[in-house]
Amino acid sequence: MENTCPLNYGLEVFGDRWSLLVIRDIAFWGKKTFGEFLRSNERPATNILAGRLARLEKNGFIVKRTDEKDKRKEIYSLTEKGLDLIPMLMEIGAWAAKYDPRQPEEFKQFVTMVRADQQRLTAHFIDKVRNGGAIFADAVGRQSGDGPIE
Amino acid sequence: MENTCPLNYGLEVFGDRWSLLVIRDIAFWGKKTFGEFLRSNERPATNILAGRLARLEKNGFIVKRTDEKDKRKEIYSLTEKGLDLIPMLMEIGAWAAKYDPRQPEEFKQFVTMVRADQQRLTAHFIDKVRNGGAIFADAVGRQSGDGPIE
DNA sequence: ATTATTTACTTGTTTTTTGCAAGTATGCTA
DNA sequence: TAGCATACTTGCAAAAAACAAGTAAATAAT
Repeated sequence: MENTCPLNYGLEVFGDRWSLLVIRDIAFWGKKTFGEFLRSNERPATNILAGRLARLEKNGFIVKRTDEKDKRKEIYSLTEKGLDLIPMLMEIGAWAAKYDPRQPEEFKQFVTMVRADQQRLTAHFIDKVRNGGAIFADAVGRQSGDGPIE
Repeated sequence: MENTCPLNYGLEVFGDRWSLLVIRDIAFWGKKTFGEFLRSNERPATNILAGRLARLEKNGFIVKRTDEKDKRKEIYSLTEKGLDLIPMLMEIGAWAAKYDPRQPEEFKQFVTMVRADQQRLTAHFIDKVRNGGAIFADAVGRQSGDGPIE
């Protein structure tokens, strides 16, 4: 990283598709394990996913700990540094709500709601995720296509 | 694009490093031509840059027109769809201002200022860029390292 | 207790993308 | 009209991604 542009810095440490999709899965869908990330709609390859999880951990965006109830599982969660990406993810969502014709009305309303009281709601969502929840409810079983709000 | 996740949609159409750096160069530094993008700190390869400009144009983020004063030059500018990425770019900047230790105090203050009256200022910046200006003044000659505010 | 299954990965191999070094076409400039 | 600037393109090597298997440890089923 030869220069100090903040955007370039961000793009180099978290700015690739698979990394951001993992962060999304944790923050918006409450996913926590390798297998759950693997079964996302976008279907990452196992080696790519493993690499991204390692890098995200190395760079301090996520931490992992072994599940005490099932020691095969590793539980991944966001650090403060990772939680602070939520506002950016929401801006991407807001953009897509406006320009992706496939986004449902339901989601556009969600964005409007967020925009109406941006900082208060953002803080609320970060808090929710910090405490083990997820922005779109705490349901991993739900699919992206099901619509965003509980 | 097989599924309808807004984040995934965004990442597929604009979500790679070189595309976002071009958008940044236009919006934040007022750059407009192939040569100006090429001479950015990150030094893209000519073929990659050409490819990204073509894709950004195809996907409706930028438009190009020939410079009337110098017909060798193509002038690139953001469409409304591209301008609407500015809030997301600012969120990445805000994140980096917090987590990249190399960001100068000056830039952190800029972020604080933006945060204090987010929507009003965001609209102002978009307007500035829409009218041919740039967020960090209208100076292409300036370098990223020079500091963000005029 | 043994076998099968689940989970989190690794390890090749192929395919795609990137990055580098040139080269080309067109318009301006001296 | 000779050189130079500008916006590209092309060919090749290197890196990264995607695909297909395989491995090791823990749990579940018989």
